[in-house]
Amino acid sequence: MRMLIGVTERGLRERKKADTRAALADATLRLAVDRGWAHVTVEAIATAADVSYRTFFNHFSSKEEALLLPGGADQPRLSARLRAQPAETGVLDAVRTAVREDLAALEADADGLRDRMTVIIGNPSLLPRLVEIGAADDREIAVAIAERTGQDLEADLYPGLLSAVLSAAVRVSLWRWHVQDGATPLTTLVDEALDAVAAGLPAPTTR
Amino acid sequence: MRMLIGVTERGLRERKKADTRAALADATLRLAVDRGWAHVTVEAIATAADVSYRTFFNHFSSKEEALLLPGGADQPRLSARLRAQPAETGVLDAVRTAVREDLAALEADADGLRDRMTVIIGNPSLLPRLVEIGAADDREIAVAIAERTGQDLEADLYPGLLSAVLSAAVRVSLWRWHVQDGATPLTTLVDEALDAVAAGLPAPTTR
DNA sequence: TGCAAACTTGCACACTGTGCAGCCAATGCG
DNA sequence: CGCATTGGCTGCACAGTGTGCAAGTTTGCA
Repeated sequence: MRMLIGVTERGLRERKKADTRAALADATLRLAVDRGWAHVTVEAIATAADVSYRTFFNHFSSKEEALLLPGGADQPRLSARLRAQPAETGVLDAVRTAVREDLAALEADADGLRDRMTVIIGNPSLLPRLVEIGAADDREIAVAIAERTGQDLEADLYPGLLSAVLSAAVRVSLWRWHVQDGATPLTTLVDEALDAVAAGLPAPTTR
Repeated sequence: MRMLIGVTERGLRERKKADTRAALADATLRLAVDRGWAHVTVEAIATAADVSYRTFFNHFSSKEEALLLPGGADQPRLSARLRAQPAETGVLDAVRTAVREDLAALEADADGLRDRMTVIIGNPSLLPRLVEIGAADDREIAVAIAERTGQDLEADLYPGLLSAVLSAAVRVSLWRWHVQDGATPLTTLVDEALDAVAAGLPAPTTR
C-alpha cells in the first residue's frame, strides 16, 4: 500500500484513460495542422493514437470536441472559476478575475493554442464554437452570474447579457491574440476588451 | 410583352425555385416542431416538400441552414442593413437602427420565429448558431463597422468587439423574446440590451 | 483467487453531405 | 415557331460521422 502521489493519481485505470484521451487530442491537433481539418478523419486520428475507431467516441462525443475541449467535456470550465470567486466580490470583478485565470491557463500551452486557433480560423464551420476553447459554457456562466447578483435568469436581462458579452470578449481576445501571433498576452487583450465594454463601447474618436 | 409586376418577379423559373425553397423551409420547421429536430431527416423533409433528397441540398447546404436561414444563404443580412445606413450617422446609432430593422423584419413572422426559437432552444447543438437566425453575419458586420469608423479590422479592437457584442445583444434579445412568449417586441428588448451595454453593464443595484 | 466494474473493440446501421451524369422544363433568339 | 442553351431536378455511388449492441479484456477489490 502506498500514498497517493498527486490529486490526479487515482489508479492505473484512470491514468491510462487520461493518456488515451491526451493521445487522441494530440493526434487530432497534429493531423489537423498537417492536413487541414476537412481532411482529418476520425479513422486517421484513432490509428495515430493506436486505438480503434470506436474508442475515439468513448472519449469525445465528436471530432470537434477533440479539438476544442482536449481535456474532455468534464474539464473545469469558466463557470466553475466564476463560482470559485469570493462571494463578497462584485460581479464585474469576479467575472474579470475568472476569465483572466481561464485565459492564463490556456496561454500556458501557447503552442497548442496557436495551432488550435489556426485550425479554427481556417475553418468557418468551427468559428461559432471558438468561445468553447476558452472553456466558456455560456448557460452555466449566466446561472452563476444570476446567483451572484441575486437575479432571475429568465426574468432579468443582466445575467444573460453579461455572460453573452463575456463570451464576445473572450472570442475577440482569442482572435486578436492569434492575428498578432501571440505578441500581447491574452490577459492583457481581454482586459482591454472588458475595459472598452465597461466604458460603454464609445465610438472611437477619429485621430 | 408585359411589364414586370414587382422586383421579385423575374420569370417562372425563379419563382419555382423560390417556391421549392420555401416549401423545403416550411417542411423543415413543421417537422421539427412535430417530431423534434433530432428525429427529422432530410429524406422526410424532401418527401414532405415533394422533391428528391438530392434537391434539398441544391437549396440548402445543410439541414441547419434550412431552419436558420429559410430565405437561403443569399438573403439580405444584417451587415447589408448596416451598410445601408447613411454615412454621416454615428456607428452606434447606425448599428442600433440596422439591428432594429432586422429584428422588426424577423418579428413580422412571429409564429415562424416562435417555432424556430422553440426548436433551437430545445437543441443545444443549435444554440451557438442562434444569432444566425437574426441574419447576423459576424465577420461582415465587423468589416462594415471598420469601414464606418475608418479603422483596421485586424489592428483595432473596436470593430471586432462591437460586432461580437452586437451578436450577443441579438442572441439575448431573441432568447428573452422567446421565454416571455413574445410579450415584449423584439425591438424593445434589443433597445434595452443596447442601452445596458452603452451604460457599461453596471452591476444591478440590489433592491 | 475470483467477481464486478469499466474500458476496448468489431459490427451493423441510420444519416449527412458531395461528385457526377443524365434528364427535363424554362428561356432566349432568329 | 423551332431550336439551342441554360439551369434546376434526380438517381446513384461513395466517404464520413456518430450510435447501439454484444462481445472480449483489463483493472480494482474483497
